Amino acid sequence: MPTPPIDPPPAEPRRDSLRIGDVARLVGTTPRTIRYYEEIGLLPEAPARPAGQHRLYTHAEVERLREVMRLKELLGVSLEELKTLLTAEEARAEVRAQLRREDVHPGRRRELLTEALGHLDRQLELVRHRAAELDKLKHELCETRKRVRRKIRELDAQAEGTFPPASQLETSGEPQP
Amino acid sequence: MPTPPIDPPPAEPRRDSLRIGDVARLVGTTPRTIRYYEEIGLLPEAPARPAGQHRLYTHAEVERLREVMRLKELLGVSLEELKTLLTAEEARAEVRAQLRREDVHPGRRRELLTEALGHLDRQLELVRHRAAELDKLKHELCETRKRVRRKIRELDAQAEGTFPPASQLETSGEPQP
DNA sequence: CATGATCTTTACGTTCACGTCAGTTTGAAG
DNA sequence: CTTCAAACTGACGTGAACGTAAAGATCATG
Repeated sequence: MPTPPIDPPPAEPRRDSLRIGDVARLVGTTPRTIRYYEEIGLLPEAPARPAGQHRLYTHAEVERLREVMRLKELLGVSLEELKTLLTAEEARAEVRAQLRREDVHPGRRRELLTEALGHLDRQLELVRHRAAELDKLKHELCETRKRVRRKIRELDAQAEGTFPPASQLETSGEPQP
Repeated sequence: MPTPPIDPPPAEPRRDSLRIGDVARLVGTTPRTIRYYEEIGLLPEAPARPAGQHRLYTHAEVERLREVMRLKELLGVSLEELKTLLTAEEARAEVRAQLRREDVHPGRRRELLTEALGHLDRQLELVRHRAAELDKLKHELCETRKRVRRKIRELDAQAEGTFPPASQLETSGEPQP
């Protein structure tokens, strides 16, 4: 009896077959950094990797790492602080997981959700604060820029009255969106 | 002939009489940091301090330092990068100084101003980029927050139908400005 | 002018966030 | 089964951004 034409057994692509080098390239970093993050507990270590075996990652984990690096970039916090923030986020993930199983009673559900809300609020406050500060700086720079440009225009207008065709110089500059 | 009643000679308050410790307290840092910044050229070293003499600062310099630390905070750049940014800003200060002396001919004036404009644009682009990224993050967090709060409300509404007086739990949470 | 608080320079120490090297092992490909 | 790139662990190295300690100098004040 010939084997029926089934496509090659899914063979369980071993957690997506992404090795640490691939992941590093994908997110723009190095294997060392990824191992370091795992070392200090920023990234979860695969629970049962026989020690010496290669690490394997899923695309989801790649996204996760991207998010981590983005937060580091934008919030400018130490990896230690970042860890606590992420722990909170993992707690939220935990909540989501628990919530998918319908068997939690509504009281517990509410508890989990409000906890998640607290974590979110803490992050939001941090982000909002920095965003506000940056906006202030942006406005200040814009104001200064306006003043400088006005001065240039004044100078040009004055020159216009002095000798007819002003010398060929770009006066535009990028507009302020 | 008695000396006329002039107020006590200004005595030239020696550059404002702010010592490094005072400055450090004022801006919330340490003397060491200030010396370090001077060492690496982030802050100008008082041109003619007889080496061994105490550093003295003006309030203007305090403000300057505040600005430097603010930029460091908000832009999250290395002190080296920050130095180049500040060099640009000092160039602008130089421009302002030159511009106050009326004896620069308009050509040179224009040149200086456009140069300053370029520096400003570079800073602005940096700031705008970060501000935009942060805003994106903020919006994402807000969205997630909304979803969580909706779930909580749903849960509460459901509970409302089950047993009349819902248990005493705060449902408010901070509003989103 | 004595005196103690503060500052000076010099120099070495420290923490964070990785880089780098060595020696070994794994795993996919031929 | 060989083979070779890539990964593993462990250890030490490194640059940035200061901290800290020592030994002496300075400066406002009593």
